Amino acid sequence: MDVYRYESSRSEEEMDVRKGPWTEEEDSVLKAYVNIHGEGRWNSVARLSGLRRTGKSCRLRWLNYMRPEIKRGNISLEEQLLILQLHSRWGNRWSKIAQHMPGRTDNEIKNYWRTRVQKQAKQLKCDVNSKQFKDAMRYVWIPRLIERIRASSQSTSGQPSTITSITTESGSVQIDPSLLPESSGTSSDSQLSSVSDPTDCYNPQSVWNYPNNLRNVAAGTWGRDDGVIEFQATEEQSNGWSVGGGGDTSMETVWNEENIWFLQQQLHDEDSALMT
DNA sequence: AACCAATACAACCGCAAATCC
DNA sequence: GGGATTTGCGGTTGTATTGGT
Repeated sequence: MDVYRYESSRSEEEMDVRKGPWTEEEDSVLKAYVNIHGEGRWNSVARLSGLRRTGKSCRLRWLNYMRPEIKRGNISLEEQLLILQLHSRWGNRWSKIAQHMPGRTDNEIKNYWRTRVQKQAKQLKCDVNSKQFKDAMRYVWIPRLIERIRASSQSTSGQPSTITSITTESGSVQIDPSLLPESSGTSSDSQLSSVSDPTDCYNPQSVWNYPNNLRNVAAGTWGRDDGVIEFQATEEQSNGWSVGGGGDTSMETVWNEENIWFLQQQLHDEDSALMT
């Protein structure tokens, strides 16, 4: 175990601390230092590497930008779905949400939530925590996301299918077909588009290819105060979920069965822990 | 082409928890 | 036990980029 040792530290004023965007040179210094000495003890990194940055700044730069496993850029539809689901469980606990999204940082997820999700709430003129907005997410946004995920997988399979209802504990909720994505082209679509996140999908591996016992993680359950909503395609039999056929094993993605299985176990364990 | 608004994202700040002495 | 220091987290801000007019 690494033992902490406090070293006399100069004040920030003495160090003439730099702020603002990192330069390439600073990045390479930080990278070289961490490669040799490892992560952690960020104040030491700041002092010993010669960087005129605070330890906090070094830590943030490394964790949010320079870590080799960082996956920056477009957030896939599946990831969006997962963010919505995990946020419904844990609220603004971004680091916890990020733990379940390999390669994504809490900062990135937080930014996604603020720029996309809160924007939608604003457009709907309601609070992001209001029942109205949560219902909009449950009944419109998420089905729409699911539909888009399916559509992207169908583009390779050519097998049509439509989500027509959401089953809750208290019964089945029919979805107005006009509320589903690109299904009607009616005048209501203008309002709908404010609910649907137009982010393009760059990683279209289908959640529908997951084994039956895993699908709920990515596409199925949505936590709510009074129970759980499950999404299902009522016109399909259980095997109807496998829209994508044999799946896309060539896709470089975190969405492999092993990770989904691990995620489900994690969620189950944490929920169990919360119960006790 | 120029301007403006919206968007995306990097980075900072304050606070609390963890750790050390 | 308590103060000093470090670390981690969530909220917020600043700025570069993009898109529309």
